[in-house]
Amino acid sequence: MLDSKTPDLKKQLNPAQYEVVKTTEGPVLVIAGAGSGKTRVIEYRVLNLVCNNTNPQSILLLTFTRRAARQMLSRAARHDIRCNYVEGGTFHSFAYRILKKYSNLLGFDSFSILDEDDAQEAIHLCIKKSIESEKEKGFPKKDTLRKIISMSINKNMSIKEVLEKEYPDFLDYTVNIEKIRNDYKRYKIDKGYFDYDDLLINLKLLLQKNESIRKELSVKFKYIMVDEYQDTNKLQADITYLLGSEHKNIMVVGDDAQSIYGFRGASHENIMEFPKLFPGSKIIKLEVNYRSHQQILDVANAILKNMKKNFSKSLVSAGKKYGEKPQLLFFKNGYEEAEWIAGKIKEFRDAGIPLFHQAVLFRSGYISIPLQVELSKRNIIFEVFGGLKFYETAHVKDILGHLKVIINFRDEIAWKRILMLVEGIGSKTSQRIIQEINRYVTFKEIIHKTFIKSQGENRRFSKDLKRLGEVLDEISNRKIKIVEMFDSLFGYYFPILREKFDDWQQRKNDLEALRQIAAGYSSLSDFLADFAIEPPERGVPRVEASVKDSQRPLTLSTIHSAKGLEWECVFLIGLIDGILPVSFSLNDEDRIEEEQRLLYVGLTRAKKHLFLSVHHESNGLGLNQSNKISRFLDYPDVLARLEQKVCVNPFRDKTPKVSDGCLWQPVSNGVNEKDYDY
DNA sequence: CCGCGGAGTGTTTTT
DNA sequence: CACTCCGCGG
Repeated sequence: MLDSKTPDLKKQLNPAQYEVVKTTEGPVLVIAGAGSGKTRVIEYRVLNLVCNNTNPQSILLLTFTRRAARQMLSRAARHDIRCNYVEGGTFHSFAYRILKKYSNLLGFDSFSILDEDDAQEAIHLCIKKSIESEKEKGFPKKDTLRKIISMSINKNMSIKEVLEKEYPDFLDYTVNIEKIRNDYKRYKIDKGYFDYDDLLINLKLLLQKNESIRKELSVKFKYIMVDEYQDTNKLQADITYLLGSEHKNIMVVGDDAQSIYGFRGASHENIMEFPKLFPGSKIIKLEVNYRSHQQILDVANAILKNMKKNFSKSLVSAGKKYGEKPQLLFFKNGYEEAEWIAGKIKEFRDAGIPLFHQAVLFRSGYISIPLQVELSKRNIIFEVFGGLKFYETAHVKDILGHLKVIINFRDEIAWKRILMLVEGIGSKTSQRIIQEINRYVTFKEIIHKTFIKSQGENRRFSKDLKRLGEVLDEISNRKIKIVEMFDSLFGYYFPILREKFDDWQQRKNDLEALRQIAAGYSSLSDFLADFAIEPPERGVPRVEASVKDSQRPLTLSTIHSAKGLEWECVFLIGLIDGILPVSFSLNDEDRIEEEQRLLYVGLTRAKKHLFLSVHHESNGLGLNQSNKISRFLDYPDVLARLEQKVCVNPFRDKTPKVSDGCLWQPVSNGVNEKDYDY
């Protein structure tokens, strides 16, 4: 273990990496190819600073995704416990902490975070309050409106520009959409709500408008590092700039070939802009790949070469490692694909590669559902990242709603949610009750006057309302522990859950898991804030470090959530035209290119074994479809680098079997419908 | 004014 | 298919 001595960096790093680690002062732009030791460089740069007596709390590590943030922080702490005190996380969580700290200066004493659903609900309320003409048929729905508004903020574009580029059908409504945008903004200020975008906007404003706070923070965070810089947008770049204003000790790391968050306003131009923003930046390139063997990189390089925008780099495996040729597998349908892959995973595990070192990656969450069923059947433990999130499900939000009104009894959206759960209360009645709630000034008063004392009004629901009031009264007691809150809440909510959902048993399990997570908190408001900003992932509960590798779960992940990670074996499933590239990207060249980069990211996750798979039949929209292989693979130079196999399972229920090229002709050049006739 | 049932619509990635 | 929205019966 490296104590106070500086580690022997020259031994641990190649010359380019060494240079990044040693250049601690001034702006540095690192262009790092996939697998080139990006995280390793950050890890050692932090270590080097700390070993040279830099206070770890003056180092700030930022990134866009939660997974990358977690990985970055834990890797740094591996060598030296002092690195545990390094500050960092996602831009959003950092913004939350800073805003909370200075909230009094900003003129609000508390605020609640609106997650995506809440934000849509708030917009929905704004639409309803608005004039009639906005309710006409063609007017965009709340989720679309939220996307338009958010995009205009994150891409720094006007509503009109967003509509022109992404939603030309709604151009006629430009003025009305702008009005909703303004209403929504005012509504949030009114209620003390912050949505995700507000966290970034307000942090930027705070730094821009308040000279002394900007200076204070910039002096405190003397060394700033941003990982996955190609995923940040203008707003985040501005924040980085402001934070570094006093010292310019900013290092950003990124790879323009891995830019996959364009839909959120992320732009690889951010990387190109960096040297302009910080004149005198040192630019260092990391090009040697330590992760994969050459056959895997050959496929990835071939994909890059087929792209319009030419990326100068081409990955070369360190030490010229060679291994097995990646395979391209064809299946009849998603179920057989799932069966085969589950079988192969087991085979690898029996051959000594633990589940933990294997991953199945996909473009969209739903692609993995047949596989999840199959894995459960075979008792293969797995953890799911990305896609549908359990903290966004109705039952979890129902429970959280009850807790939110205790923390902030002005939280109208939460009130509405929990009131509507009461039999006989719909949107009108809940609105009326909220009006009443708004008249009172303490929580106790609300409980007693609105809920418990309401016998005079002999409505169908007054008894249930009283019961709700009693439960809220009980759990709002200051002395009660969080776990006990959940117990009373469950007593009230489980009958509703049973009534409302057919699959209540599964949902009940989720809620038990939620209680476990909450039990780790001593403050309810911290729990709720964390849950909105850095919620836990679904799946197997987080495993202890002491757990043996063989006990750790397999990873199922969207490609987006897999960025920055690596596994011995990677299965990329559903490589179908219309899924990757996803069908709605097809009318825009930039978006197709982004899909292609996404495939590139997926391919470069694999160290030793890489499998790409296609299934021919699927039923989207209730109709049977005949799928074609992803257009990105359908190039002679790509196909030549893949071992093609047709996997047929003539007897479902029996062990899947691979047979080489019998029923289908492996794809050579172009794809024909008749190739799929079996 | 709730809540059910039928019609219509769109389907992704993250904070 | 799954979700939202609208109109009508209770």
